[in-house]
Amino acid sequence: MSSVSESGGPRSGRPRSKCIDHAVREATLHLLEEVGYARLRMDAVAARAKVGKAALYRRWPSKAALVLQHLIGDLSPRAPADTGTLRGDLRVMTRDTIARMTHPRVHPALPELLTELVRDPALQRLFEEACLIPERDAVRAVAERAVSRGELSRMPDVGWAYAQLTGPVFVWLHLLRETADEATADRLADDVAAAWTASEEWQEREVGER
Amino acid sequence: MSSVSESGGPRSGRPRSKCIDHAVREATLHLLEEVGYARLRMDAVAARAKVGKAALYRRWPSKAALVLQHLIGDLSPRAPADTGTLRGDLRVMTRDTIARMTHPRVHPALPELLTELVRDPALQRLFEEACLIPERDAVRAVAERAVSRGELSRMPDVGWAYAQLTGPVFVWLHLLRETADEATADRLADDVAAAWTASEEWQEREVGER
Amino acid sequence: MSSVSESGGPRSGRPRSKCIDHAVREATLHLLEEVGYARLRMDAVAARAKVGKAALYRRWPSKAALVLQHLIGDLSPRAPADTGTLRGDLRVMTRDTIARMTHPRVHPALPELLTELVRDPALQRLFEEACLIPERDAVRAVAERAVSRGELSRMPDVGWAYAQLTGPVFVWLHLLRETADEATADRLADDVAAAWTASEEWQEREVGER
Amino acid sequence: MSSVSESGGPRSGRPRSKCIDHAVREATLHLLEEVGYARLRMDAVAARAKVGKAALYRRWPSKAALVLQHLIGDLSPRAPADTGTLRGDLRVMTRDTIARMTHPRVHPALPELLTELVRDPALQRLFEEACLIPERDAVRAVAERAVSRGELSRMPDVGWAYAQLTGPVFVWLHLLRETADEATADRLADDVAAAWTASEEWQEREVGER
DNA sequence: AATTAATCGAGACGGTACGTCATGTCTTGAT
DNA sequence: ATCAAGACATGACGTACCGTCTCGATTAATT
Repeated sequence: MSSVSESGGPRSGRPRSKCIDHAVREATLHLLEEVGYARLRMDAVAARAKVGKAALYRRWPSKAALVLQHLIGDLSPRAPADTGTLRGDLRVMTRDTIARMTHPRVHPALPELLTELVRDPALQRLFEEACLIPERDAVRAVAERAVSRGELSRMPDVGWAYAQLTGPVFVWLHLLRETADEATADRLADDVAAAWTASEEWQEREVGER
Repeated sequence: MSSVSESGGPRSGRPRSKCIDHAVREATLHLLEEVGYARLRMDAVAARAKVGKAALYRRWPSKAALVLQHLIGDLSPRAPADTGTLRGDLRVMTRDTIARMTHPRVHPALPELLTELVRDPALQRLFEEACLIPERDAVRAVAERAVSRGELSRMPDVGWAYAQLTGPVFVWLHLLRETADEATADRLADDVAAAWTASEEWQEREVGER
Repeated sequence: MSSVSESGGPRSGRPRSKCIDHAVREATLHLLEEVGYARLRMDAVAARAKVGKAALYRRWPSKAALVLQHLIGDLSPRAPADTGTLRGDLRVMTRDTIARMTHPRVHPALPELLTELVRDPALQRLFEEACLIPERDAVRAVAERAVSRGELSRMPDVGWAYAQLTGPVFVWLHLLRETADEATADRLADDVAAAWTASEEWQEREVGER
Repeated sequence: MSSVSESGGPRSGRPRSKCIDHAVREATLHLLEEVGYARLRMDAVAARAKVGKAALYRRWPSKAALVLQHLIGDLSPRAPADTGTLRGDLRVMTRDTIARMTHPRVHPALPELLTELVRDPALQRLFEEACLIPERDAVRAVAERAVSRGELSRMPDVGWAYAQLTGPVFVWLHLLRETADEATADRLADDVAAAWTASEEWQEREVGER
């Protein structure tokens, strides 16, 4: 993970204090939980961390970057374990997804963070590297295992799979304002498994129809 | 549809001018397309509509309410036609969804609007009545037809179905920044059809296993 | 006194309700005492009088006019009694002046009313007719009596006399924020008497010096 | 003179820019002359000084404070020269008073400034320190010289003297809307001299009557 | 040890939009 | 033509927050 706060440059002069990084992290995460993203003020972060605002902007170019940087850890997917079956692997993944998206710090900040993400290409890259790419790798790994087991005959579209796995949870949580537990995760995993399997059958059928 | 700008009660006093409603609508929609949601200024709306800012705030409590009110038309689902098959009906629905979410006014405003939606309960109610409920009705109608045709033996969860139908498109468009066409719609429709069908088989199987 | 609220014009249609004049007067005076001039809102007057704002503006062209109109009674000088001596007459006048300027309704509104007076020629005329002219007449009467008694040999400048009589009280009350009682009035009366008398001596002396 | 814009304490942080103080002063004084007090807009001051509105409100709590602060220089009295006689000293003072009150920046702003002064205790203190106290000192100096010369046998009331010297000019200029020149100043000086002298005679007489 | 140069906390800065407020006018339908 | 109710345009207000900049004071690595 390439950190926003690691600047490439200066060789001499006073080095940046490590304990500022830590204090800012503490302040940001606490304030996120207390007031959410929108009401989180850079002044407040600086004050709580007993740090000058300049120290903040020396490390992160914007409020969104600061927050995203510190939520990345909570947002990044875990490596998907091999359970022996496609449905099992998918269930592990969806449970991980739901766990991250319902995290007390992540949940209230997610929609606003997405808004900033859309606006700022630098944030997009950060998010992509920390979340999108690992998630796609995970999907790919699961799919490859399923292919090698013979559960699938061909690889599904990894990008679309990401949308299948993440989208319903996001809408479920934020638009419908429902709660999500392991049953929700399992239901989603089954949906995806069904879609992957069925799409093969249809393709075969369609090929056969010609 | 219960409008934000329709006040409930009084009979006396000067009634709110219809032509202001119209001018504001025109101004809002044009500015949305020209500059998007974030850069849309209340001052600019008022100026373009040749209206005082007070007239705006008398009708809508916030910028978000103003915009949502006027995008509702573009966001509300069409009644789903009966194509004779479940997959056909679903394809009509997903195409409609994608058409709405890629609308030039809707697309750039959607993430920010969602952010406000999450914050403001009044907006949530407005959105629910204008979008969520009709969309759920549409899903229910499609599912009921499928049941009566014998394609499904039992009704799926309508709320979850909404998440299945909307979530992937949202993520696909805004997180992955991909484009969506009719092929995307069809793929999604097939996913949902597969999930609905498969979930029945699994349930049967699970019942049989006991 | 020509009232602002007597419009010259309409012959036909519904006549203006007298009881509105009364209700507005009551509301204005009470609000003046309660919140002063600056925080007195036209909306509040209308609401308290249970009257439409249009009825207000049909009678008075501005807030300042409305207030001035209703304070005129408290501002207008009483006819000066003949006490037999110049100093006695002046003391009656200064006591009257101080009584009016310390009136609970007049005192807090006076500086702001003066500001409006400076701005608005129509108010100036109203004030002139109701206060300035009567006051000058009073001064003239007192001076003429003094001349006829032989206390003065020539008439003083009536305008300047008004400034002599009013100015110190205004500054005393509003700039220095002191309280004024009858002793203050007497002191002022003596000052003016001294000035009038002395100016004659000086003039004689100056004439004699030539 | 204790300035509104001088904050008492802190040693750290970026100090307030001197050149902003200067630019704001320039802008305020020019706009005062161009449009007067009532039509002077804080936005306009900020724009003309090329300064953010926040910088204004950081220094002065209100428009009235801003203006008063910058007019103080024009309002403060000059030290009264010793001309050798009481009447001469008083004429110097009254000419100074009239000169200040007819100053092109001061004259049109004075009534409105007085209004704000009455409302705001902080402004009162500022005005008191910069004007009232020096003016009273000047009066006292003049009176003491007169006493030491034998022109007066006892000190007059300094506060009342201020009212005598200032009040008639204010009323003459703003209520009567007359013009004031040196003749006016001399007339006023003679009035005050007469009052001071006469009050002694009366007191003697009253003492003698007992 | 002295020098150098980037850091530090504090907080002022320009800019920009916000939502509120009050005035005086205008528009209903009813009297 | 009036009435009460209340919407209207206008235009200033004071506040808020962002991201930048400046101040004098550290603080390490380099001379």
